[in-house]
Amino acid sequence: MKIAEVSELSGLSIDTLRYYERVGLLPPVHRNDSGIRDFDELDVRRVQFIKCMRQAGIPVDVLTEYMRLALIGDETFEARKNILEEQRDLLAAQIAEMQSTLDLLNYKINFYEERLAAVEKNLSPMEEFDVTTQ
Amino acid sequence: MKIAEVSELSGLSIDTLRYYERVGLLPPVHRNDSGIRDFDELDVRRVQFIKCMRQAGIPVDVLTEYMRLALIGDETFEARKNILEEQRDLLAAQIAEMQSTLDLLNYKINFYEERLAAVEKNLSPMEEFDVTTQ
DNA sequence: GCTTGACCTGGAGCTAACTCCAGGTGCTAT
DNA sequence: ATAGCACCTGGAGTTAGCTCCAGGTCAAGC
Repeated sequence: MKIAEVSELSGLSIDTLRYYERVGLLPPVHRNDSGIRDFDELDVRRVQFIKCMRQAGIPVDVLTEYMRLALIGDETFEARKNILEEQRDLLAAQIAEMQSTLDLLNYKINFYEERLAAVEKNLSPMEEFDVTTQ
Repeated sequence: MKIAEVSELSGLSIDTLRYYERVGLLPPVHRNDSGIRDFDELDVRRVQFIKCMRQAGIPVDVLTEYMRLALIGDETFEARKNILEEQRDLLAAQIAEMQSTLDLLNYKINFYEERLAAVEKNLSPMEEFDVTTQ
């Protein structure tokens, strides 16, 4: 599979795919006689995995290290598991934080709605930058 | 309240606070006769609000626009509400995506655990970059 | 056999969001 | 009165993660 197809399929730009290979996040992809990349099924699955992790904000260098270990073999299982656990914990914390910000946003939006309604009825104004509800 | 205290209190660096004022995210803070910033209660609440939104990944320029509107007055209510709604929707989508990545991470960690156990019993290996469980 | 389009490379450029620095001012305690 | 510390400014530097570019190769269609 050529790079354009993988790009199409994954939603990552061609440049990004090449960049990932350059920095070692994607192991060297097999080339044909003209030097053109030919992604196999495993490569594509790796791309999809990377895309997923990147979207969640896991840094490239962490994933690169993970990939480096994965290529070594079974003796790096424990190390890889540790990386994933660490990232999972970070991610969980981030989700919790974002969830509480989401709640705050909803609270504020609701406040705006009420206040817009109140304005029509000429009621008293309320406070703007109230974050006490976090 | 001086900038060091606000920094301490908010967890944002002094440089970041000054940067926020520079780019208009934080409206000009009152200065004493020597030109030194003296944050009042409203400033501090704004800082806390900004910190919360920034942690959730809402861009500085979006927040700057929001702040600009907030300073104009009540006639920008609708516009501000629209900004918040848009950011809320983006945030909700991001959280959902991260949650599914979190699930995948847990699945993989679990897989590692089982495989580590299996290795001790000499069972057959399984596939590495499986994202089909998304 | 020439043009076109997809691919290649190394390296430069870009954006967001800080972060740091040099050089300067002004309380405050010795 | 002077040393030290917190503050100030404008501007430069940094980091992550791409993104773009110039210049080149190659296979296919007209």
